[in-house]
Amino acid sequence: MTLTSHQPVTLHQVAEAAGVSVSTASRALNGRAKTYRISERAVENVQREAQRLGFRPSLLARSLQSQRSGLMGVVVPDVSNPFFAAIAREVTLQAETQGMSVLLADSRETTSVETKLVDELRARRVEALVVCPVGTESQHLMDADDAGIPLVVIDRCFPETSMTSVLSDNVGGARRGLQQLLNHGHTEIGCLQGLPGTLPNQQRLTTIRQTMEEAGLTFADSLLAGDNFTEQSGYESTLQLLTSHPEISALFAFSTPNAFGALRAAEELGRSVPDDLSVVTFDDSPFADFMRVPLSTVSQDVERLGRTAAEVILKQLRTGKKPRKRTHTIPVKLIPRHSIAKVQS
Amino acid sequence: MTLTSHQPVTLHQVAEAAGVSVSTASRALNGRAKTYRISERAVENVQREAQRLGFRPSLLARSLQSQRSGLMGVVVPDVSNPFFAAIAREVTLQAETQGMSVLLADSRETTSVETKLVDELRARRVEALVVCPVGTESQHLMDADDAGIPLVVIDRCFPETSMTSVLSDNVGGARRGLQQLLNHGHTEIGCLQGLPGTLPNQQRLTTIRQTMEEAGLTFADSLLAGDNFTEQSGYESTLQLLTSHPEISALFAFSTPNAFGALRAAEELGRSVPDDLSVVTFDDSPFADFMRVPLSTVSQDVERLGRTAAEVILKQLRTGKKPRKRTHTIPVKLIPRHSIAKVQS
DNA sequence: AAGCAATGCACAAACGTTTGTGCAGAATAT
DNA sequence: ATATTCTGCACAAACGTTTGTGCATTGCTT
Repeated sequence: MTLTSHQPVTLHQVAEAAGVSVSTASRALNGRAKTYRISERAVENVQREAQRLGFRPSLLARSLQSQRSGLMGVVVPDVSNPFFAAIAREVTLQAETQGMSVLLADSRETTSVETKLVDELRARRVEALVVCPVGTESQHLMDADDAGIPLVVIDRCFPETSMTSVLSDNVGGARRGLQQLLNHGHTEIGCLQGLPGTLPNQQRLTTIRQTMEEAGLTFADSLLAGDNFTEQSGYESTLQLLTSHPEISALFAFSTPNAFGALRAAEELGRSVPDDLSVVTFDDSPFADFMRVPLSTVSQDVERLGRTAAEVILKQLRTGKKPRKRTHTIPVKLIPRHSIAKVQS
Repeated sequence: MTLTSHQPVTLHQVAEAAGVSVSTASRALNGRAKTYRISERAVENVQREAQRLGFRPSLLARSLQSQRSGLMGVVVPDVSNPFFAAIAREVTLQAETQGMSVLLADSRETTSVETKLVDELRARRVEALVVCPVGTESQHLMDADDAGIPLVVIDRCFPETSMTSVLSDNVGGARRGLQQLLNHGHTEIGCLQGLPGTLPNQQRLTTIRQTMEEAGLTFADSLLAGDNFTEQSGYESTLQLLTSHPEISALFAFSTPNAFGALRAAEELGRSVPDDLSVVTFDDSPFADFMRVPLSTVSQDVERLGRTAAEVILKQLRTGKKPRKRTHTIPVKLIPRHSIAKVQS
């Protein structure tokens, strides 16, 4: 015997059971009883029957009629990455406080998938979008923006457009991270970069160049390696840098996985951290304090990134106007641990 | 000048622009042209206009009409917990392959919120639900199950009901983890449990008792502590256990945060791991290999938990019948690292 | 030239809500 | 007793799709 999978109860059925019309039932349940003069008796009947039948208004139908889906789209490259998971969580929590629901999409670090997903979300009539773009492609985002969909991008910025951005203070972070190395006497510093071409990456690089120059040093391009924020990129770049430039005494990794890759490579090359190689990294891991080599870190406030994005977008939804502020910069925190040592002169 | 936030283009507008009726436009776009005899010319017109106007069919309207929302609900206690993030990801990826979207909800480790969220998702007419329940409450889940909504719960099991469960092999895991300690000569073993009352916790406990007895030992209730899978619970329980039972030489933590708490407490008490205290833990962290004390672990295959849940539920959706198999058990893997030492006799 | 099939489309109902309006009957006023 | 207001509700349209059916027109057959 297969259980008949019942259809959900409709307002029609409730109305019938209560002996009133659908419109009356609707108003009875939505508290419009006074303004529309529904009798007490009718209201009670309707409520009782709704209760008894387990009526749950279809938000699909409601959305269609009200032109408000109550949905928010969130697109991230990889939900299982703690960075994006934290963002997804904050946005979700904020959305829930407003009775909105979150449609979560995972772009698998693929721009074409990201484009497809944004399209899908728009088809579902999300009222707002929070996107952590994979790369530098922005057409699909501009399209959504042009269509008037409130849109916030995190950790990216497309200056020529009118989108709102939420970013960490990459300039300040890069400066302080590098300064930390300089303070310990390091002058030969390699960089493991993330995605070239993205604004955060550029900001970090130019800040590093500038800070070096201010210190009377120069940053040679050959000391820059990497093309992604993965462990693999960090590993390979470190191997390459340390073999071609053995004089390097410190590495600035632009992501925690990069740093992990660096640790692995350093170990293979017989250079121990921090004694034979100092490392400072952007990003932070909740487990950093339990690390074999506790990484000194420029820590991004991921929760605040997500929360700010959600707040900005919810405010835009409430007020109906685009926020005047295009870019929100979230402070970072320098967390010195034990992956930096004084340079041995 | 505020940009007018345009309404999305409707099929009506496309039809009008193409000079045909709405129904014709619909069929032209949905490939029903041959069976419904729409002229080539009309099809081309419609497609061209749809393209030109940027038409995106409203999935809301489509869902309402087709009685298929294409939505899948996922409820987890904390998205930013790597365990749940991985599950959310796998389900999302699977859903995306089927053109379904995922509504993500975060219950903030609160049963009442979980209930509210399940209700909300049902109102949105999700076609299926994947839930990682916070606690032992199951009424809201039974309701959904009774309503015929395909439902899979992960890491929980409610034997009296007809829901499908996906669980790690807690029995095998507990046995192998404990055996590992026994093999190293430990006999005084404390347990840091997770949520009492949940099936996984019970399975682990009874397996431990049984395995101890098989080894000719007994497991005293006073060696059991903890009431949650948090770092805090692990910390406090360890302090309590090690002070009241200093003879304890090994701890079995039921979660990684528990183990972290244990490490912190052990350090405070001046007992170093693994020399003065062995630790084995359930669960695994992607960073385990970089830990100061690389934790020996009974590793759950989180991806597979999530993927299995998604597959089971998608299959149920395709075939329309409840799966005969009520419980899916996912194997675990023992990963020996360096948190277990031979007992010093 | 009449009959008939095939072609190409429009009309309308339906999905489940919300909401503007109209219309009885009762109550009150004159 | 008649006019007016108030009360309590039902009807119908709308949101944007899909889909069953009906109806011209065209073309072919004989």
